[in-house]
Amino acid sequence: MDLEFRLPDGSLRRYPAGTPGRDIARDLPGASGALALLVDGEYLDLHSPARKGGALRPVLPGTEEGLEVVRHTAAHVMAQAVARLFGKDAVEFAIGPVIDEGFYYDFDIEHAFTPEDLPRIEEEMRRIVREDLPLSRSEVEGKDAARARLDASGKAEFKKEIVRDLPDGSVFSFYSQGEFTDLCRGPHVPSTGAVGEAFKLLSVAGAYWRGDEKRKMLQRIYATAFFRKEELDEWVRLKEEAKRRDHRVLGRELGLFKFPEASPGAAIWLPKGMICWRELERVIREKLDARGYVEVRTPVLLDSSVWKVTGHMDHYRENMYFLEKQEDRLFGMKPMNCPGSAMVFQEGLRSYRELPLRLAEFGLVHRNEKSGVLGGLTRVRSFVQDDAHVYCTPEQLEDELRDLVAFVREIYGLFGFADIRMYLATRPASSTGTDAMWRNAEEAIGSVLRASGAPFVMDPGGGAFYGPKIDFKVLDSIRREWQLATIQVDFSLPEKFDLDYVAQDGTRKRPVVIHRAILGSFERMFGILVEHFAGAFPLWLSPEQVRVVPVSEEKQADACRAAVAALRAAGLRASADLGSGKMGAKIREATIAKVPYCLVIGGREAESGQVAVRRRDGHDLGALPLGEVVEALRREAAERRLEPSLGPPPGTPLPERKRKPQA
RNA sequence: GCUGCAGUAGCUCAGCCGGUAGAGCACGUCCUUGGUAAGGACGAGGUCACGGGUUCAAAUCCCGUCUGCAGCUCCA
Repeated sequence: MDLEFRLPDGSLRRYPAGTPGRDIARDLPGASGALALLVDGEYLDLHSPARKGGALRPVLPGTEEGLEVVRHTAAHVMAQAVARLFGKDAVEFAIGPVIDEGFYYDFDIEHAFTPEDLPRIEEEMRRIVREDLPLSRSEVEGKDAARARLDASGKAEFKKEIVRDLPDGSVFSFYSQGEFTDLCRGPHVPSTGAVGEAFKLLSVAGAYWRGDEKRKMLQRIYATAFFRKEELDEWVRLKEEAKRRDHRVLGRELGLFKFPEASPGAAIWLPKGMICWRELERVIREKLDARGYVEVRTPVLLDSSVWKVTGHMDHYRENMYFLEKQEDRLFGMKPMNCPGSAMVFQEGLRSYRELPLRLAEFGLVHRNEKSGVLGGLTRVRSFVQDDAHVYCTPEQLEDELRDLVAFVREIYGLFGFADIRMYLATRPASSTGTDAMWRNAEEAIGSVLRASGAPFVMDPGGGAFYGPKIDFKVLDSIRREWQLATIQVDFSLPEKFDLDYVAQDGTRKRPVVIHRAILGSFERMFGILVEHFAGAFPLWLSPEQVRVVPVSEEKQADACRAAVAALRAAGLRASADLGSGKMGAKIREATIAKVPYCLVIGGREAESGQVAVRRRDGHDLGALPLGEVVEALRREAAERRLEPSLGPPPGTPLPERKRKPQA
């Protein structure tokens, strides 16, 4: 039987089924040097027999698809190197897939890999690449044949489990390069030489077999590979950039927050960090007011009978903190703010005229996260959510959801998060509520998301136990993805708390509730903002906005104090550095502290009522009238601008002689 | 929680094979009064994470606990 292939130019080719990719590539125009082929978007490597036709194009070096193939083979090269160095019988191979930024291979081996092993393995990998071993593929049909093949090559329990879980009658493929053979679906490059030498082993980590914490812990080596050395170097540079932005380090250096040993998973907010917190709170409150929310505050401790009602005792208990029983009552610390909010709703008899009722709460919650997942501000046990619960009628649900999606986008715009991604998370395995409730909620969300016109992704089983949700993820300034907002529809909370309102027709009706947080939590959001801005916050968010520096502290002290007074009168956070020391050193300190503006006052400025403006990025804007500067900065902060209002756009190169490390 | 690694001055780190602690920066005092990223001198500062053990002797070796880091699993 012949298969038909459509080339990119529209022409058609026919080959008998089973023709190896290699033979097809040979007479495909523009395919010399191809690493593999793509048929209808699926890989067909040069070793594999074609089983179906379709749109055909080559996978060339330098492309994303090509990189995937190269990395896959690089994983095999790594496994081969480990087998050579540690002995083929000392190690058992699990899986070695390609991931976003590289690849890994999981090994079961007695020897505990150390960082010193990595260069040795790399060296052996280079040898294998230089040997340019051709890869070959062989196939067997059926599980028995696959198992027999595996048995012949030594212990392969993990591979056998993979075979066991694939459908009967499958074709199993093995790839060999030199003395190394691995059960593998492919695709792979023609020979190990095609892997090249732009690869790097990154780290060793434990990983459960099949991600199951009850199963065996394997040793995983992470690595990455590129086509060219320069690409690898650039990738390493980006990793270092991410490291440079680490909020745990910046938070300490900038005096924003710290982490006490006595309370793992909780932060201490230092005065400067607290200024940022208050600015965030202030802007959120402004927007809440504008959108018709009212703010409440509810207890941290609630009797366990409440948590039974909400279902937390059944579905969330291991994440909750309970106090010792006192006077025969068991109190749990709230991991969520919903019960308190429901109690607010229960206050008095509600009318349909009050709906939608939008209750906001900056609620302090505690969640007993497993110790191993804690990390900086992005994963803590004690945090404050910018939470709100919207009580509305089923008819109002879509409008409210629509408004919330717009709200989220408005807030993220404040920080310059342009790339916002939405996910629709549906019913998880452990959940409360009826099928009908879930179906209704999922449909309402789906319809709003579709109507929003923005693309969204399904996250099956990712919902909360009480309802489906929209999760928002954003990309930061160095394109890392973060989960922030969540909007959750909940039909079951009103049931559980027996919430109702008097409808227009006089009957009692059940409201729907939407839980939502936009920042997510102040803690996580702030950690992300520190990394997003690399600690150089926009003016409005900067703990210290302006520092006034005298050229000669004895002579211009009064002028400096007057400038600070004018700045403070305009609502700006400013101080003067009147200590002893040279001006250069003071400017350096202000720059390191990432203070957005330095105003320098010398004899000339003091006399003319001017200030010399210097930005933290090193741009010296020269002398300007104080009043003008104060007004410009006041507006820049009040409008919450992301970019400086004085001087050239950020990123403008500095004049030649001033190239020094900048904040 | 699990696997691996780590914990010495406020910070970054040295202190290897055991003989009761050191540098740079930061901090304080004094001198220096200067034009856009580091002026100088002197000084103070550590129960070497905590608890046990081995030893004549432990920051150093062993065990346990706590905390952190990289992952796994999980999540705002």
